[in-house]
Amino acid sequence: MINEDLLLDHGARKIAYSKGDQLFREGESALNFYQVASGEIKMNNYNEDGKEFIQGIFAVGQSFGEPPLLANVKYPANAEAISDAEVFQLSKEQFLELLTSNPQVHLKITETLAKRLFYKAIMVSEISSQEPEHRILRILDYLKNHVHKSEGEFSFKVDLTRQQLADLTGLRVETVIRATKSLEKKGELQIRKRKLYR
Amino acid sequence: MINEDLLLDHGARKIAYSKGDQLFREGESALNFYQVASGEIKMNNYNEDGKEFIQGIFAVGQSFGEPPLLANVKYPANAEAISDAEVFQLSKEQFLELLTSNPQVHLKITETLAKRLFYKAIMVSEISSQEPEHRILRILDYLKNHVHKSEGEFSFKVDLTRQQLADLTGLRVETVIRATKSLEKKGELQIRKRKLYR
DNA sequence: CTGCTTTTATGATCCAAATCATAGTCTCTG
DNA sequence: CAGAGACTATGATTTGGATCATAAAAGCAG
Repeated sequence: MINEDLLLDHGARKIAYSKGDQLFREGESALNFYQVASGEIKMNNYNEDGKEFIQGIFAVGQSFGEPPLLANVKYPANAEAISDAEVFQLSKEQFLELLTSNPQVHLKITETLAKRLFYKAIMVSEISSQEPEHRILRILDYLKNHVHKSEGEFSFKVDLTRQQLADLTGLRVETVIRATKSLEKKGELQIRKRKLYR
Repeated sequence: MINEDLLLDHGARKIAYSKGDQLFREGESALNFYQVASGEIKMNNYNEDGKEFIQGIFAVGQSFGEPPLLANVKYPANAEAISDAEVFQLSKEQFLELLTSNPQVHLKITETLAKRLFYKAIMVSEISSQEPEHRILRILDYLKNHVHKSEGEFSFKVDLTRQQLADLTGLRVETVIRATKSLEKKGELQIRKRKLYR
C-alpha cells in the first residue's frame, strides 16, 4: 500500500467503477498502476468454455496489476470490480518515477510482489497435486494467516461464496459444497448460517 | 542476474553442490540469496504420497529463493541441484545492503519477481482449468518466448524429460506422453529423436 | 560390447471430481 | 411482504486422467 497523498502528489487520479466493470483485460498492455481506494477488485481468467479462475481479490489499500508494468509483459488476467469501487490510477511513467524517488516505497512494492509470489507458489503446487479438501483448507489458511491475520480457532469468517471459493481453487461449486461439509464433519471448519469459519 | 563482481564485493561465496543435493527445504527460514554460477537448480514440492511438483528450474545467471527473503516468510518449496552445480550465496543482510546501495539492481530484482509472478499467474490458471494438451503447450510457449527467446516454428528444442514436463504441469508421465503425441499429430509440435520441438 | 538404468511407450482398468438435474433456502429490492 | 435472483444443497451419471502393468528403446558405465 502506497500512501494516498504520495500517490496524489505523483499525479494519481481516483476513478470510480461500478460493480461488474472491467478495468483491463487479459492480453492488453499494462499502462497504469492501480490501488484500491474503496470496494473490491478481482483479477480473473476465463477459459474456453467460460469457467472462471480468480487470481486474486484486492481490497482497500491493496495494489494490483504491477507485475506486467514492471516486467513489460501483457496482462495475464482481467481486472473486474466485485462491488462498486474507487481506484487510484497512476501512469506507468509516474509510477516508475515514484519508485525511483522513494526507495522505501520501492522496497515495499518488492515485498508485496514477493508475498504474492509466495501465495502463488503455494496455490500452484496445491492445485496441481492435492485433493479438494486440502486445496480449500490451504487457501482458507492463507487468507486467515496472511490476509486477515486472525488468530484462534474458527475466528476467521470466510467472506466468499462457494462459487468464489471454487473459482479460487479451480474446483466446481458442488465439489466445494461437498468438501466443506466433509471438512465440517471432521472439525476442520465450522459452518454457521451457511458461512464458513476457520 | 546480478553482476558477479558486485556479488563478490558484497561478500558472496561460491558454493559447489553435487547432483541431488538439497540447498534448502520447504518450511525453513530464508537466510540467503542464491544465484546459479553453473549447472541447474530446481525448486520443488513433494505432496503426501511423494508426487513431485516443480516450481521452477533455474540456470546459469538466474537467482532463486528471493521472495521469502523479501517477504519474511518460510520457503514454500525445496531447492535441489538437478546437475552438479555452483551457486553464489549471499547472506540476507548482505543482500539487502546490496539492494539499497544499488537501486538499479533492486529494480532488476523487482522485474525478475514480476516476471516470475507473470509465469505463475499463467500456470495456476492453466493448471486449474485446462486440459493436459493446453497446459503443455502453454508451458512450452512460455519457455520458448520468455526463457529461451527463440523464434520460428519448431525452433525451440525442449530440454526436459516427459517426467519433468509432468512435474511442471501437475500431470502424470503417461498423460504427458499421450498428450504430446496427440499434439504432434495435430502439428502443434514435432518429435525428433524423442525430443520435443516447438 | 554388455548389462543396468533411465526414459518413452501403450493398453486395460479404475475412480474421484465434473457434469447434469432438480430443489430448497436466503437475501434483497421494489 | 411478495417475488426474483443468488446461493446452497443433494442425488445420479459420466468421464478424463490417474493408476497399474508391462515392454521396448535409448543412454551410459565399466
